[in-house]
Formats: sequence, C-alpha cells, structure tokens
Amino acid sequence: MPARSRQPAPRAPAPRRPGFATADRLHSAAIHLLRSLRAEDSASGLSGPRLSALSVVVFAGPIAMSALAAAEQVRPPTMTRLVAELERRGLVERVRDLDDRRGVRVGATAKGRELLEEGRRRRVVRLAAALEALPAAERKLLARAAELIEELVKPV
Amino acid sequence: MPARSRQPAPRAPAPRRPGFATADRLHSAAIHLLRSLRAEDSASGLSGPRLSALSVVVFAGPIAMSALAAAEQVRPPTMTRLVAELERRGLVERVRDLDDRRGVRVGATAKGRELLEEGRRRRVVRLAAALEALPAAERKLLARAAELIEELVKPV
DNA sequence: ATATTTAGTTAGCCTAGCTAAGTAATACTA
DNA sequence: TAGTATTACTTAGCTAGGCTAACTAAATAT
Repeated sequence: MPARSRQPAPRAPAPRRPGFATADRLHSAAIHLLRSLRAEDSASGLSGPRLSALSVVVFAGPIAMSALAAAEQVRPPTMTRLVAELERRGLVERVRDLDDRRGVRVGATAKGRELLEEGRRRRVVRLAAALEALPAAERKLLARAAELIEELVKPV
Repeated sequence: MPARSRQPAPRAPAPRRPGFATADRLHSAAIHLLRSLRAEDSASGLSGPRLSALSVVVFAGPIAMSALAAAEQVRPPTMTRLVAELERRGLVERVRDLDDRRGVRVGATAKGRELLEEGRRRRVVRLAAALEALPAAERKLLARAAELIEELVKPV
C-alpha cells in the first residue's frame, strides 16, 4: 500500500482472519506516525535518500559501496551518486580498500555524524514529547508494542 | 530521520527525557514494519506515489485536483501528472465540475477500486498472518498501541 | 597467460518532485 | 456592468533519485 496515503485506508469489508482488523489499524498507525515525524527532516538540509544513506554509513561504520547499496535497497549506480553528493558536502569519505583495491570503503566524517545525530534527535525528541503526555502505563505498552513489532518483522 | 534506513538508528547516548528510549524504539519499529510490507506493493504494477494518489481518490470519492494535491502533500503540477497517468491506465476519471467549470473532479473507476483493494489486502493479509502467530493478548496489545499512536499523531 | 568474475563508475533513460508562467472561469468592485 | 483580481488547473522546463547496459580495473581461477 502507498507509503504516503493521507487518509486511513478504507476498512476491510469482511475481516476473514483473526488478526486482520488489528493488522489494518497497526498498518495505518505506522504510516501516520512516520508521516507526522517526517516534517522534522527538512531541518537537516538533506533529502530522504541522502539522509537514509548517511544513517547507514554512520551506523555501519566504513562500508563497501555494494553493501551500502544493498542496505538501502538500491542499485549500485544510485548509491554511487548519493555518496558522491554526501562526499561533496563533507559528510562522508571514500577510501580505497587496501586489501582489495577494486573496492571502496565509505565512512562518516565528524560533520556527517553530528548532522545525523541532530536529525535523529529532533525526530525522537518530538515523539518523546508526545509520549510524555501519556500515563506511564501507556508508554510502557507502546514500548512493549515496539518490541513485538520488531520481532514480527525480523524473520520476514 | 531517514524514512528508509536499513538498520535501527544508533541508540541515544543519554536519554534525557522520560519517553526518549520508548520513542526511539517505536520510531524504529514503525520504519521496519512499513519497510517489510512495502515489498507487497510491486505486485500492483503502480509506483508508490501513483498508488498513494489512487488510494486517496478511492477513499475520498470524487475530489478536486487541488484537494488531492494537498492530501498527498505535493504541488498541483505533480498531481496533474500523476492523475494523467492513472487516467491513461483507466484507474481514475476526470470530470469537469459543473458548478465551477474551472475545476475538475477526480473519481475512481471500478478497475481502480479493485486494484487498490487488492493491494491493500495483500499488505494487511501479510501482516495479519504474522499477527496470528502471537497470543491473543499480544494482538490485543498491538491493537491498543495502534489506537494510542493514532491519538498521539492526530493533533500534530 | 589467459579467461572469468567482481567492484565500482559512467552514460543514458524514466518517474516524481519543484517553480514560473499561461489559460480559462469565477468573483469582486467602482 | 466593465474591468480587475483571484482561483483552478495545465504546460514548460528544471533537479533528484530510481533503473539497466556497458565500461574499467582488480582479483581469481584455469
């Protein structure tokens, strides 16, 4: 389904499976949650794909182009271009791999790391602020829900 | 933060607010959940933006171009092009507004409605299948979490 | 030594976003 | 009521981000 649809999807006419209605609600909630946080990203000055690629570089340390492309689910030429732009902005560095000189290792610069951390903090702080309005029990419930979702998704 | 990052974001070094850690986990979980379902969309033969626009047309009935653009958070010219393509494929129809003949009403065709419903069903069925592996109590917890999230997000 | 495979890049195409400018219809106002 | 301003949408033309195909260089296998 569309990652950016504005309205909740029309409810299923006949939920044939036990978890169908729950799945539908959870799905919509995830869409709406991420949409509401996305607004924070514009402050970074990076587009979604660039920010996403940077986050993998920061998280996964110096990483090969091919691995980075796979992580971002794009083809190598797309990643070549994204990394070229991040490098131009001084957010990442490309270093020839000494063991295999066909290869390249992409690593984050201090500037790249800082930019990413600020952006992530903005998103999460915004969500955390909303969570503070909830009773502790409901925050707890959401934390547990997050765990369950990660487990559901992991094997897929 | 990037909507499509592959890994969980690095954990916060010092969660200064009560809900910070929960916010961080929930945020990652939502990203991972939607990413895992996105694979189902390719079966529709429509790109994300086209599918998303179609879903609004199906859900919000015959709708003005400007309203559709606003719903999708894009500018009118972008929507003109998306709708032109959906129309070419026989998924929507554009009808001149009789009351205000500057305007256009975009409505879904039967074909468009069917295509959308199939796609949504694929996504939700996939998630529902995963949910069935959980005890009823945990499914219940997730349903409640979805409600809480919708409320958190609504006023934003 | 040569052939094959692998890692990345370059070239060139399409889709999706944008702004600016144009057209046609409506609404205001003097 | 003539004329101006506003509104709804489209067209033109730009950039970014996705793709495949084809190239270069290095490593590996025969």
